[in-house]
Amino acid sequence: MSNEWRVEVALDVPLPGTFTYLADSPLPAGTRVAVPFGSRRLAGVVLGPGAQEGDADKLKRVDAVLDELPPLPSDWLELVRFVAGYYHAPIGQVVATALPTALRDAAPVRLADARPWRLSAAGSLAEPPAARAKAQRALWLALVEGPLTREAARALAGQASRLLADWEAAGWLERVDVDWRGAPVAAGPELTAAQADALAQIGAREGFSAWLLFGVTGSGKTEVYLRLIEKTLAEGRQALVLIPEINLTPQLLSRFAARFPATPLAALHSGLSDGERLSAWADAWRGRAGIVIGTRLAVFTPLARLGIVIVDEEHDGSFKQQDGVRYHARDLAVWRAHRAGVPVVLGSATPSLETLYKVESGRYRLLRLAERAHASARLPAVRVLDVRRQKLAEGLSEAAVETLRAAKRRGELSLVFINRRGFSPVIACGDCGWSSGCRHCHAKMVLHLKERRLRCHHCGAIEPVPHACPDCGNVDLSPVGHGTQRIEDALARLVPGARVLRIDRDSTGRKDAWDAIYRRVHGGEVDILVGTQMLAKGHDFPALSRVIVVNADAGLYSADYRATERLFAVLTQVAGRAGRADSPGEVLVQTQWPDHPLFAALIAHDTLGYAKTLLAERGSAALPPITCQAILRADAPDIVDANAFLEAVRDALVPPRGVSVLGPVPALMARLAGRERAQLIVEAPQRAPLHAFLDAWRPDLEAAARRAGRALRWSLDVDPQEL
DNA sequence: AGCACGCCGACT
DNA sequence: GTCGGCGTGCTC
Repeated sequence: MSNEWRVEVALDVPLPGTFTYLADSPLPAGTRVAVPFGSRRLAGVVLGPGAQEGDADKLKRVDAVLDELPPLPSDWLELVRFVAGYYHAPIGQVVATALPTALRDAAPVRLADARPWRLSAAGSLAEPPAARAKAQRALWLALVEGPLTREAARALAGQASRLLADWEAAGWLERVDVDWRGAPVAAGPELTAAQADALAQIGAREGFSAWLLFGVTGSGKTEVYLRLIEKTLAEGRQALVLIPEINLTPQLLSRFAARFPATPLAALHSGLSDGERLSAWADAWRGRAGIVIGTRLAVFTPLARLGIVIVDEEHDGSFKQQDGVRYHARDLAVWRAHRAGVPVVLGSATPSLETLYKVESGRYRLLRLAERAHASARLPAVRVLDVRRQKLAEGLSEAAVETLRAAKRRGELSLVFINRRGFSPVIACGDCGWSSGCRHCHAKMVLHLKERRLRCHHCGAIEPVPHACPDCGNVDLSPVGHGTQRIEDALARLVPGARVLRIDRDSTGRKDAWDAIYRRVHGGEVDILVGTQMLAKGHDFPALSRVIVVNADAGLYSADYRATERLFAVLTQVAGRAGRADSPGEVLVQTQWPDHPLFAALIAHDTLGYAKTLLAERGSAALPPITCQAILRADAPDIVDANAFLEAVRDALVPPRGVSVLGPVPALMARLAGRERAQLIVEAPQRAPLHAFLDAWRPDLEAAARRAGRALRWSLDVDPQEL
């Protein structure tokens, strides 16, 4: 008789728990299966043997085993379990988040073999293609020289894929199993004393260790990463490198490729097709990629021989997923390194308070790269400019304009940094105080001059520019504040002859936009760059001479307690753009609050000192990272329903001592795209009781949500980054 | 979340 | 007479 086995399967449905199915054989944990679910057919992942109790005739049978790949490794399953537990998300949803999209369908996939080709013994004896078949011959001759990846082959011949397949079928080519031990590594620059010391310290420890690599822009953090990776590869192990969304540029990838020309590198970025992503992922899993580099999603890549984890710009907000399973890739990276018993290095010029707190409490070790790698390059001088009594021209002080003019006369590149995209070119009426609020949410709509339209930056609504005040009929409506587009226009007027280039999400949206921007900037075709946050990040612009910060004040006094931390980070980063090469730069910050302690710290380049101040403030206010937080968000077309739900769940379970539930309070952006949002804040000084409470609370949340009906949506955010 | 079933209004 | 509106209830 056929044996009857039960398996526990995780499915991507928003229901708690897992599902038990019957199978013909004891499928190992990590096996991908197709199962019937209601009237649908879904992909699932076997988590283990199924529960024995319960009627067998109530259970359905596994439909198909999708075994094109070996079962998912146990450390991957552990990671997924941990994420489900820590972020209180259904495990099936976590599995779906962690798998590449191609594996989320209940269909088998075909996996391309990504190994390089080389000539077989038979191939070496074969005649090269005739000279008139130019591309074919070039490809063949390259293979005579050595193994070739598909990408390298494609660069030589347009028909490479077909030719390689034909030649392989003919027995002339064979696949090469990759072993990057002993693969050539290009020489790097000579290490500074601080870099050498950092490497020595990390190298001296066995097993898991966590490091904060703290160094200003240009201090050579990337070189430390490269040396660590080199050592890892030499041991035959793999490196996992996580970087913020915006930093995963072709420039960075080519820097890695140039250092490790013969080591297969799997880059997981948004530009990949589902198939490409799957094969990069599978290469990592099967141990065929030596380096895996990607954004937050890459933290879920299974690695056969993980040897080191690196998180660059660890403070960056893009590591936190902001919808679905709200995981933090940096924190998961540390967890993975701990589990795998390998070092993890978090790099930043402006470390997060979370990470600094762990340094203070002794869990992470601090490595400082104090000096800049170029001995001659100095930190920029920071000047704070009190604009309270100044007459501003389009938001720019006379001193700022004069600074830009002088830089232009010297032929130097300057940057005008605007603290938020389109920050307040809001249309306002000087007579009655009306302003262009969005009708769908609480944000103000922003004027886009070129489109001649108003746009809401929160819900995306678009409206025509009104000719007169809708409230009082005043025709003298004017924009307040200084969006990037107005500044761009103003600069062209105020700095005669200046060639101004605006950089923001609008101008970088198109595919090749960055290439064009780099070409113009490096070609000396630009005098003044105007832009927002994305200019603060690691784009390699040459020798910025002067940086003007236009409205630093936006983040100085805010309802979000993290605003000052973020402002300090972004100002430090943007200041780091100045004076990189051989000339010291100058940063001019315009503000109405020149006495704010943030500026004193900025002038003194005292990042760690200011962080200590902020940490002390967080401690006395009982805020993260000293305490732990979770937010229960709810939204509904009518705020009454959201609040009713939150009140019901708040009263459903009395929190234990030490855990408090606050609210409901309106969310910072209380209305969004026609829905109204409120939240409860759950706080505790310790992590464990908070999580125990959230676990116990979950059935109440689900029950209350069922009672509230479909209109209500809710989500739980552990370690929220935004209020 | 899907996707069924189910019970009432205006159409080829 | 039926096509289809979306309310509600279930999914191993």
